[in-house]
Amino acid sequence: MRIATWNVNSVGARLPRLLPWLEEVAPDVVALQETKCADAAFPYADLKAVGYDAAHSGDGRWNGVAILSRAGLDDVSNVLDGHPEPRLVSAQCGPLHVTSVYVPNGRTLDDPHYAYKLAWFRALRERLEGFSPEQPLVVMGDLNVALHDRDVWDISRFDGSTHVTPAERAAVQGLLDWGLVDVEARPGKGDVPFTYWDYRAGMMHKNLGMRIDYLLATPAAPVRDAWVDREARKGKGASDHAPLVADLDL
DNA sequence: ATGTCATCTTAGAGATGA
Repeated sequence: MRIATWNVNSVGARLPRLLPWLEEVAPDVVALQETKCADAAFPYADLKAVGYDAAHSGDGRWNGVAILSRAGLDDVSNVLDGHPEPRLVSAQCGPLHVTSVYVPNGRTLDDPHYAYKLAWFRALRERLEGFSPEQPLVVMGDLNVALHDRDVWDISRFDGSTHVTPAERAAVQGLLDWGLVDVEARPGKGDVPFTYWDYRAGMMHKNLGMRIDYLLATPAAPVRDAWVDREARKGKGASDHAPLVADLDL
């Protein structure tokens, strides 16, 4: 089974890139983040035309997450206790339980959104209690955290910033402690499989990126291979995130 | 690194978020 996660930075704007990418890469399941559209505007018909059922949770301009599947789509839920923003959707896709997450950015350390981010992580950790680390299950998406210093292009530039604080890293570690494994993609250019490069200042060209998109999998969902599709980050009309793709032995 | 992109309001450029 081939799965992927991709922060598309607007599914509407990205559709001319997303549809051919689906046909080329042919994943069975895709988690999308930052769809930036309301449920009524989600391109269900375009996706169905290339073979995918879809579950979407979005309310307009910001956020929005989805799961695309051609392997089944059951038990869909977008409930995260205490957090009404559309940042999570989960479903059973054949043998695999899939959760697509878009963790709040946090903005700055003194912004209320930073506390919100940590609270959101706690709710996600609590939600896992409804599942078992023994079952084939993945949580994938934009965690907006760089787990290790090497996961940003220059840690010295992140002093006093979000994404690298001990509290944020501990929040991700809490998910791993439950029984999830951080499935790192094959090393990319520069030895680190970055998934995000800011649009500004030629960051992609200089490979000044961050690894903030994750595939977290239980051991019951064994991963044969995982890679970042950097080609999808290049050229006209690209998202600022690249897809993380993995082949599972399921 | 602060060099872009996407969306909304509302008719054109500014605000917002990332």
